[in-house]
Amino acid sequence: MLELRSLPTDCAKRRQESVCSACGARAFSVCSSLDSSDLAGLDAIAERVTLKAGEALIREGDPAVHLFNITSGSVRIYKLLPDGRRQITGFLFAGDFVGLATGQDYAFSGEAIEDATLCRFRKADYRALIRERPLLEEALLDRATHELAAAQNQMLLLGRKTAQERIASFLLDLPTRDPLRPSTEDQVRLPMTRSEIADYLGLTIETVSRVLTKLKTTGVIRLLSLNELRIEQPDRLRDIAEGEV
Amino acid sequence: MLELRSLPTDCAKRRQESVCSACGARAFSVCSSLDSSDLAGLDAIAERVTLKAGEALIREGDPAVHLFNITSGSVRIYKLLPDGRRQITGFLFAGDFVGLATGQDYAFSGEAIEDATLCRFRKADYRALIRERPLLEEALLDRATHELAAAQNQMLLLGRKTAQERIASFLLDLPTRDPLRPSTEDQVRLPMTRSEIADYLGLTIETVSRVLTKLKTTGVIRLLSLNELRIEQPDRLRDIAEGEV
DNA sequence: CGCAGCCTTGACCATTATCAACGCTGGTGG
DNA sequence: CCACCAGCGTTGATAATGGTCAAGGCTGCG
Repeated sequence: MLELRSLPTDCAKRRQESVCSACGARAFSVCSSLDSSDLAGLDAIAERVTLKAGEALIREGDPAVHLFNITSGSVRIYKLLPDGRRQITGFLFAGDFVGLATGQDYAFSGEAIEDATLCRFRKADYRALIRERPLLEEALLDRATHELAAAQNQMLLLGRKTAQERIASFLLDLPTRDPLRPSTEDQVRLPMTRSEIADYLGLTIETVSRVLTKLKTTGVIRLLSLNELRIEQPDRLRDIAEGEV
Repeated sequence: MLELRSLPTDCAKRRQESVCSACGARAFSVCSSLDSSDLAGLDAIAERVTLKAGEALIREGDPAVHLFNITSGSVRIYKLLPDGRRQITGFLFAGDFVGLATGQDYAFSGEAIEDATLCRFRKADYRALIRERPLLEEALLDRATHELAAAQNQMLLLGRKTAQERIASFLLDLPTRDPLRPSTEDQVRLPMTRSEIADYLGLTIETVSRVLTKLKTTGVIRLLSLNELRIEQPDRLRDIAEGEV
């Protein structure tokens, strides 16, 4: 019923993934590994959910009764200002958790970017379960601290990087986080629109478009289609991302 | 030897604080409360550290052997780009943890803003201890998810708010996080320099200075000294912070 | 084939960065 | 005890990055 496996990925940092095959819940663990008994019981409290592209998962301000684990597809989470300005705070993929944060209400909204399947848990059930699964809780803590590190990188990007540096960082980072990406490292799938990229990087769609065009004309990347590109000069892109230009 | 107490604070959201009186370690808990037995053993593996203003706690890239809990003073954590651009990703105060993230090396640097005292733990010891203290681990997970929520707010600020909105948000947020702040809500202590505020908000010192001057001349705040100000019109400041102007 | 939605490109503009000068303040040493 | 200096902060003039507004192109679907 449960299995422990490695993701079929070329990502430099391979991650161990534990999949509850009954309910599909995934619990990545970077430094502690889980065995079957840690995941037993998840299927009893899990509920499968299917979302079409664009459908909402959670809405900022609603009571936080559920938490989710993505099993396929991709999700955007974002916050809005009253006048409609949007900041996408994360793109989430298979294996990621949504709504872990304690707190009365959700602090952000979440929607499917493309068709997605998820596992839904009642938060109370989940908390009760992990209380009896210390290793599962440890894995969640690992995950949370890793997301914190990623959030700090994103703050550096938003606070101090130029438009070109942001795009370069984004293109390098994205494939390391989507387990469903194509197998070659330099091929980048962009399941999101320009508008979503812009709202993730703190830019406008026009700037995103212009920078991509510039990277294309300088030969650093090649646009295969709107949602697919190849990194032709990875070293160059890395230099750009870190401001070494 | 251990006590559970409430912080002497006027903060809207009162936090329960567990203090290990032997070693001074603090473990805030927002939704689960800890009792003495959960903290027992901390003093055996803790080491007290004193830092003078400006001294480094951890350095980005160094092996991550220790983690810290701040017992007094304040700390800045930040990341640098190769050319020296700095993004301060957080100001931390008494009760906050530094270096929780799993991972070979520290992903950011940390320095004391003002004289500070801390508890230092060897990470391996700490992980071994919390493995036997599920409630302590749960408290850490709570804390981590809360910091994630704070990080998302900061991303919204950095990605989508104007300079004036950033400063307003900062002035409203800061006093809710420093347990050592003066007791009145509208009095804000700024232990950090303009340069640090700028690097936290993704601005320059000149812009910080100009916006503060503007808020002063419009009567929203009053500068008592360089490091102390009063919020004269909290509602107005809240509106500005959310872009309702 | 036509339309809607998304993307690109161009011209212009505004916010904020940069560069520069000056002022305040606290600490030190004569 | 006062004067000077260093460091930080403020203010002003100018510049640049990226935003805004506008028009046109591509693409996929009905």
